[in-house]
Amino acid sequence: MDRPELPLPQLYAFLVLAEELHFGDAAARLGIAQPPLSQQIRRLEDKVGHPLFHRTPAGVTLTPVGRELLPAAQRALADLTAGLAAARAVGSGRAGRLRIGFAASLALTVLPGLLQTFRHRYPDVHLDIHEMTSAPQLAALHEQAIDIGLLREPPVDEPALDFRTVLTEPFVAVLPTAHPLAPQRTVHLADLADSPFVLLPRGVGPQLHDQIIGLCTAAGFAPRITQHAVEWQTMCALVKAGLGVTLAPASIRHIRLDGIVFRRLTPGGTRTRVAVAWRRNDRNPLVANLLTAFDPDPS
Amino acid sequence: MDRPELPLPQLYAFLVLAEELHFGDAAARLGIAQPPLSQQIRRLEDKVGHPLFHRTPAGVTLTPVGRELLPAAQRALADLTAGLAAARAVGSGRAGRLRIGFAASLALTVLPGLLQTFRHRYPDVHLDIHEMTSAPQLAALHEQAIDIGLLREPPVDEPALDFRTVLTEPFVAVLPTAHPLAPQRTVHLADLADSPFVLLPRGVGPQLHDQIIGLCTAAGFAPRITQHAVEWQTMCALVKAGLGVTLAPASIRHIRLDGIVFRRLTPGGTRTRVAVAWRRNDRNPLVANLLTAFDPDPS
DNA sequence: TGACCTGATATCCCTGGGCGTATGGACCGA
DNA sequence: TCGGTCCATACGCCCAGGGATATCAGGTCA
Repeated sequence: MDRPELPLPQLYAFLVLAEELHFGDAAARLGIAQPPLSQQIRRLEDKVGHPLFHRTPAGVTLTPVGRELLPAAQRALADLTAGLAAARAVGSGRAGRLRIGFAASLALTVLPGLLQTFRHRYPDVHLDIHEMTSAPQLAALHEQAIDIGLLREPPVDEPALDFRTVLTEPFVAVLPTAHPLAPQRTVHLADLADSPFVLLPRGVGPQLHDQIIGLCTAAGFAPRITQHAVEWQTMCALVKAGLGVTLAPASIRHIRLDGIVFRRLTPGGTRTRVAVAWRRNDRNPLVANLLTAFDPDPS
Repeated sequence: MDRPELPLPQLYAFLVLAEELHFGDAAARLGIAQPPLSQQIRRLEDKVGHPLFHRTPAGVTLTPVGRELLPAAQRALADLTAGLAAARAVGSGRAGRLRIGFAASLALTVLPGLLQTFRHRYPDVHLDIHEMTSAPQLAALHEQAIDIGLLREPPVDEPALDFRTVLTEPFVAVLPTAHPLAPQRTVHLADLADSPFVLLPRGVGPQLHDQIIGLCTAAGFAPRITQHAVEWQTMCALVKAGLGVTLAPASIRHIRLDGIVFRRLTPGGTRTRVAVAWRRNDRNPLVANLLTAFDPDPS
């Protein structure tokens, strides 16, 4: 591609004149006097090297050269105006692409509402949704592989990231129906000291893992972990199979599975936080716009 | 389509920088110093309203806005350069469209060589070929329906048209094989005085018609015209059917048809002229270029 | 810490081009 | 022949913008 030789204002004047086929009318439509328009066309013709219009007493007509140049000029200007509009839309956060990582457990709670609200407010934004656990989300944020993370128990030592809590929820005990404590509406955490535990591996979500361990410690025991599982769905299945019990955020109740029950815990003060995470220095307006989707709808 | 807001030089600088991703290198490629390039990009970003590049110590990267604008700018510049080249090609006569009218009898003589020569010299020129008799060619030339005419016996009273003779040829007699004069190698025109004549109607080619009549008159008789035909092919068929004889340009020998013979005429000085015709005020360089196709090839 | 690379900023110059008004010249119709 | 229309030309104004040089500022690396 070569360096451009044709100034755009002249091309625009050319387009208008090619439509009007009348110098006076075209000049009026351009909002200028007629002589300047003659000059513009003249200069353009000089640059092209050939006349673009026949000036006959009967009227103005395009020459073959003009007919050849016209569609190219139209396409070029249309591309530019469209491209500029699209670029501005992206710049202002009305359009573009946003890559979101989310913890699987949120697929049943905050994620649906978030997507719905955001898509409604910004229909021209394409959302790339990636299910991933907490630690990979943080890594992906640092590597610019995702722009937004949705995770539990945000870490505190991430100076390059910002977090905002969007939901807190208490823990519940997940027990197999056959468990001795299942008949109770509320379970004393200390009573689970003797039950084997199913837990997520520490690596995929250290904060949540440590928080659960901490709950048990506060209740006076160290849980005996007999099985690890990454997915809550899997964990419920393991509980159902009688491999152990677990503690989970209350939204796990959305999982419907026969053979397990969810029970309130006492003491019940501890809540798990769901947070949205983003790069602190990310200037992408879509990130800011996405955060507003957690605010109450102004309408 | 709206009035353009983005100057092309800035867009071009944008493209180069988007490829190089390095201000110094891009400036060098543009043949300017680095500060002016920074200014160009700065001005462009001001007009777009958003940054197009991330300037990080690690290097220069496109922002999402820049990525959105880039393809549009590429298309626009490509369209313009291609359109400009095409327009100049048309203007210089290296490309375009030329509408040619030709008399049917020339399809066997000058036309094939002309087309071959011209297409070889100007492969990007599209030729519209229309078979039409002389009078419609002249009308079509005046109405700008064709740009070039190929006809016999150009008229003299056409101030708006120019003509150039490209071929002259003698007349021959066309006789049915059974005609009493058919055995002779040469036919005295006066000997045809008693034969009925097949002739083209005067309206489709007055000059040629009158010339044939004039030949007969000079030989001392007025031909008895019993049949008219527009196409030479048809005329030969009528001669073969015994409806008459005719006089025709020598190139009619290209028509191969059993049952007729072509014979030299005496006296034989009169020749018919094939001419190319064009509008005298036609500035289309293709017209001039086509005329050169009749010149001997310089190579 | 200093050399060096990067890009940004400041300042100045100059020209192209976009605009206006005034005027000229060709053509047309009354 | 005389206005009227239409486009071109001439001339002057003004400024956006493209260019250069000099300098600054931040980061990297030896």
